[in-house]
Amino acid sequence: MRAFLTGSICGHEILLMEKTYQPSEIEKSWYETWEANGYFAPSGQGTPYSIAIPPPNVTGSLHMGHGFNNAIMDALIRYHRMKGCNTLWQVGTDHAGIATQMVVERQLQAQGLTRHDLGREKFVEKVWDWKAESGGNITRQLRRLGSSIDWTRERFTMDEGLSKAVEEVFIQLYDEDLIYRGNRLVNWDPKLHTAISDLEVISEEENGYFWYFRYPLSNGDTTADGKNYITIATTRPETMLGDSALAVHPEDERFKNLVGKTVQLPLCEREIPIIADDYVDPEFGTGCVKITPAHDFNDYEVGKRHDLEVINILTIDAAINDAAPKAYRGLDRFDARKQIVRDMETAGLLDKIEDHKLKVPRGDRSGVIIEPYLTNQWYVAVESLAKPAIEAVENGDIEFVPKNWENTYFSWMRDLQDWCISRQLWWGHRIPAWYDTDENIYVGKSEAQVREKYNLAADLELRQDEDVLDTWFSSALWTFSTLGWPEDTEELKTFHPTNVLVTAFDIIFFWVARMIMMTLKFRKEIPFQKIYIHGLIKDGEGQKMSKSKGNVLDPIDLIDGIELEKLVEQRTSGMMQPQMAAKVEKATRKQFPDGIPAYGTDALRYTFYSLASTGRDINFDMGRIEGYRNFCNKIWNATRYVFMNVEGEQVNKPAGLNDYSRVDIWIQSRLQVTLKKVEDAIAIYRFDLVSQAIYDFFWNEYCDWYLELSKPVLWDDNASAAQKNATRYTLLDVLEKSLRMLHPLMPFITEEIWQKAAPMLGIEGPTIMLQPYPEADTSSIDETVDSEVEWLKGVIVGIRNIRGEMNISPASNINVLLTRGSEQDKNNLATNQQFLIKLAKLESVSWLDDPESAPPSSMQVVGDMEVLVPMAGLIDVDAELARLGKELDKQEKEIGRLSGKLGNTKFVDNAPLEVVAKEKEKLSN
RNA sequence: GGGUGAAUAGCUCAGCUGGGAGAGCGUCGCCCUUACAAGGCGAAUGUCGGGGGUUCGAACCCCUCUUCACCCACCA
Repeated sequence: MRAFLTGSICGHEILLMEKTYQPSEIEKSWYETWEANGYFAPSGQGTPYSIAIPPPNVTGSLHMGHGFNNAIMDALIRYHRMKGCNTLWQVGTDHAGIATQMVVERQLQAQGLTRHDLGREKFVEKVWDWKAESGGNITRQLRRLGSSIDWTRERFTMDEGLSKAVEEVFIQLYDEDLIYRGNRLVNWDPKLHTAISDLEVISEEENGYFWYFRYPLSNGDTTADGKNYITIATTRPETMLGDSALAVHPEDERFKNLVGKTVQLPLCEREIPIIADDYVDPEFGTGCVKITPAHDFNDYEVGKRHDLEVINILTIDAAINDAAPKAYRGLDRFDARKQIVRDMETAGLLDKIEDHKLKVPRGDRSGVIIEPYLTNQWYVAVESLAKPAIEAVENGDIEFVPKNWENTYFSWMRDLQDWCISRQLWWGHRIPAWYDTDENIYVGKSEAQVREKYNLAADLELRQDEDVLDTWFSSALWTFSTLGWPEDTEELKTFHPTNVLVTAFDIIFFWVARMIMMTLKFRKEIPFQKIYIHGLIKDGEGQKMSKSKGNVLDPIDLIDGIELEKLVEQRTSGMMQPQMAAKVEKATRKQFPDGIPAYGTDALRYTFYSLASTGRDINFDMGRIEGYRNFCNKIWNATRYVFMNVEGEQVNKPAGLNDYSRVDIWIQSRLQVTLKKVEDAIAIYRFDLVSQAIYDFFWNEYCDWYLELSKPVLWDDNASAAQKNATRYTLLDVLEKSLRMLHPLMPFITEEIWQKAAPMLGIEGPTIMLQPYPEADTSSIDETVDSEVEWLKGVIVGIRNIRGEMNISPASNINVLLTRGSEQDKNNLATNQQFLIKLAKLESVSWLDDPESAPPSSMQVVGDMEVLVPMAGLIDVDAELARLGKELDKQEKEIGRLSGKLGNTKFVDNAPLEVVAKEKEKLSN
């Protein structure tokens, strides 16, 4: 609003708009206005349309992925709101158990404290403090993106209502035996001291070693080739302290005689059996495997089959515990590894060491190597939950967009392991289970309720489970818990199932699949009808954005701009590998020598849309955002032109069609074509096509042609008042509709301009947000006028061509002759003469009946008509001959191609009639 | 080992059910023409990854190879 100043010049009130678009001036106030006036809340009328936001980490900050994801959701929400839907964008944040706890622990660490120094209660308080302090960050940033979110309904996964939902679900699943407690190997994070789920383990190939150890045979036994030992290969020597067998393949002739015998486990002085199991691959390693049931998932299974002893040799820190020989107790696993290799070598039992690439499992948060570890944990039995979740996608109740993600979903769901949901953390939903001194389990809402439920004696001692639930447990309930479940609320009835989930593929398993399972289980309905899966945002070279690569772009920096020095500091501070800082700094200075300019939210959003084709990652190209910033400027300046030309005039809607020029009708027709394209593209979530259609229309048709073509009318003293009014009306009307068409993608600039443009058309309303979305009226698509204007454009471009190539000054007015054309061409000239003269900057244009009488000219062909620019004396014969020769070549090639094609009877016989007709028409031209 | 996606102009990407290769940025000319130099007008630029096949016709369908990215999987 600030950008419009009303001033008085020469006695006329005119609008003084800034000459270039200044986003920061405009964007800030509008969001506050929208939010303060409650425009984001559901209208309470119309078809319900709802989206639940993928809840960001409450203490997190906005990255490009959020920017993209929320831009898509906001476009959908704004579009449907304008379409008249009762629209809810349900917002909230996630407590992000591990991530948040880690941040606070790091803060404590800086003071030399651990969470245990504080104790559970104090520590959790500290986390809440941290949430209060930084929790507003992410939501503030979401506002900067223009997200039209109903903030009055904001939820948090650990607020009272959602915690109640979590409790309810846990208890019911437990009572139905779908949650159980199990003692088995889990993925143990020795740094965080918690179990994590399979999904939270990232296995990547790293360089390691194969150590070949000799295990001496007992009782003087020997191998087939006479050795008194068996060689095994291992990548983790320290685990030998927990070995309880050696295994060979049952059919392996080399070892058949040894099955049932024993070996002496070196360093431990224990005797362990040699067993036979199919699991062993005789081709791999030495064909003989050491079995460590307590520290390897496969070995654990083997151990169960053979009833082997499970010897846990690790502490929760992954140091060697007291079950191991004294020499190794207390050593860290990797120190123990070194020591063991040395000791084996000393004992003459180290055969050799080979380089070996292996998959190393690391915790996705801590980054340390995960140990398989035997503990008691809580599990969800997923089989019965997965079945209906698979069916819902199979039968089309839920659809993935793009569809091929369904395969990924199915393949995962059909091979689902039970979900380990307990975490040994303090930040999260505490598990509602109590134990008596005999470790009997009681599950309920509170200790009191448990006593009642299980009819326990008042003096029975109970203690609550110390663990909390996996964060994804509460996120899995997101679509319905945020709407008030387990209460049977109006919102649930109205807005659930939600219409679409918009998310990246990386959380299909973590979140999407689990939401489907839980929602079907507890609501007996799907959580959402569509799942729009989009790609990840990478940098311009297709590299993942990461702090260590120093290629991270912050959406807020793109909106507000940032100085080079600040950007360098931001990118190089707090790096995990400080030695990379110099490199990052150099690259940053090279890529952004002047820092990053303020592109504004609308330009950033438009860039996201333009890159939002489905099924691939998005390489964020700085060139694109600059282009769309320029687009904003184009819109701005087109508006300035329109306003200048309607300022001080009473603009009325013309009563009939008579007052409109041909191009007035044409631009309206083109607008309808565009609206149709937009509507179709949104229906299939192709925002790249939406953005392209609007961009093309507004810049290449409205600005490049229509605005220029309006000048001959508005600046013509002979044009009638009615004609001028019709053109002014069309300028405004198309602008205003374009703004509404564009608003879901570019909310700010459209609101800013619309506020001024709408009243000029007599349109009332507090905000463009709540205006109806323009409907495509295909009946006013006029193909006749289309081809006429195409003709006009063709002639103009032809003349400009001649100017360019013949070096005729753009300033000079020239004479043009048209000849050899059809009656239609002649008519087109008659109707469009004034446009032609103005846009091609002509002195005159006339029809030449006798082509042979043409003076020496430079020529362009439009259809079968010739456009001649007489060049008397001026013509550069050689240049013109060269140019025409080139033109002729092109034409002849085309004629050759077409007649060849049409001469081919196979083509004429086989191709569809309309295709043949089209080719014939082209040839005749 | 299994699976998915990608390979199109110098760069980032479109190209719908096969029927004359496109956009933005960049490049090269000419223009500060009273909306916009963040602009206007014009121009150049592609064996559509390689090879084979189907077809009258293939960037698009089939086969195969190459390269890249990602996902899943227990090879000690």
